[in-house]
Amino acid sequence: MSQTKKDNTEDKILEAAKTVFIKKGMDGSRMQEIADEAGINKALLHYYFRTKQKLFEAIFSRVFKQIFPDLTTFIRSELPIEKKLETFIEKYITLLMKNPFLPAFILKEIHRDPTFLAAVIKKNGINPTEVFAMLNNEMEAGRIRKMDPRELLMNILALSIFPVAARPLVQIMLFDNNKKEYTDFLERRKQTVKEFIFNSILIK
Amino acid sequence: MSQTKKDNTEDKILEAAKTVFIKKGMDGSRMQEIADEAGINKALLHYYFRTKQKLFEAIFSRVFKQIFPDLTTFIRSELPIEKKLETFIEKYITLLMKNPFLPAFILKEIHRDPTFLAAVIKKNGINPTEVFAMLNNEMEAGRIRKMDPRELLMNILALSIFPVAARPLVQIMLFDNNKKEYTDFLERRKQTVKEFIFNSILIK
DNA sequence: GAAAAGTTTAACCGAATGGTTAAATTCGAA
DNA sequence: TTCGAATTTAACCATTCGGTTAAACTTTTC
Repeated sequence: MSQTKKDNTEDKILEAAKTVFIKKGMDGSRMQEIADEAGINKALLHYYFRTKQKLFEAIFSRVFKQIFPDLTTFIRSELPIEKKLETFIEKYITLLMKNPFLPAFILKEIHRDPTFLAAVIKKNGINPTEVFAMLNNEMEAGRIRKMDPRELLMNILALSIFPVAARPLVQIMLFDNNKKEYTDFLERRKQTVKEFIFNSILIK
Repeated sequence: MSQTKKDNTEDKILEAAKTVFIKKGMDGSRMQEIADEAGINKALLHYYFRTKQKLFEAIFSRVFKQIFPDLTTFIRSELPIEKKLETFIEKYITLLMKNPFLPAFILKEIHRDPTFLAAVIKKNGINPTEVFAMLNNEMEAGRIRKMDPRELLMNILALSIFPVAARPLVQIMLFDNNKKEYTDFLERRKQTVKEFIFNSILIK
């Protein structure tokens, strides 16, 4: 089938668009640049995705969707809460270290068009019910301090995401712009964030 | 002097540019829109700030500069650490709640042009030495657990900034897009963040 | 081998945008 | 009142950019 060729090109476009959009955002990206990155020409780019808007929406959906399931699967496991948290934090920090532009991209775009964001969430059926159920469970069982699970989730996300998201700034201000030192710092954080969380929620 | 008129217009421009740039970023902003927002015309806008780039740099510097000093003055006070932290967190969350686009703006732009960021930091002599000195003091005195002060500062910032920065997303996902409920949640967080931090660092 | 789909080339269009210019007008200061 | 700076008006320019088109070519499929 022509499918092999077609699919291949479509993938190349999606890959390229993802790279460019995440790095430069919707406004800062150029269709020509995406075509170049994909190794094709502008005409063909428009042949596959009629408009920039459509292409962007495709990318945003994919990126957004991709971030969540990867990180929620382990929640269903039968591991103790300590292990679950450890895995979650480690995976999240690793993911963001590999995709340094991702947080700024998401943050910018959710402010630019919250309506579209809402649509994406609804369409993909993304919701954190499972996580809450799990946390509530632990509280009921008396293994962790009782609190609003939204607070706890927020804290975990904040502590994991912020240091990677704000890297360019923090690296300059607190690490003399030393890249290696900051990378090491983030590696260590996979541990310290966990400890920090436990210090605050564990019942001793 | 004509200064009154001149200064007034310049201020109007800076105010307008700040509003537009913070909301839409460098790429998404239009000189015409800034002129409109300032209640003047495009010719006059260019008469004051020759290029968009120059105007943007002026704004970025100001915004960046403005965020820090406001929040570090109280560190010099003789209040106990509990009170200092409380004030800091409360002020920071309040500031961001009033300027919801600020974190995304800063985050986007520090990734877009880290070089310029470094220049701004250096030029304005912004550095967190004082904060570290204070934290180290508390550790030496045995009032808080010993740890890398950069970790602690990072945690405070993360817990304060993230929930406000990611508001559009979190409000939809965890609060059914109920604005009032989320505002209340953030108000409560001024307390809970403090408690969360203390639970993890205080020596009991 | 012919039809169809994929791809390139290259030119083009129209709108938006940053920036300029010149002339006229307003206005504050001396 | 006069001079110079501030401001407006309005047209204009060059460039960029998203998007289109048509013709030619290549590749795949049947």
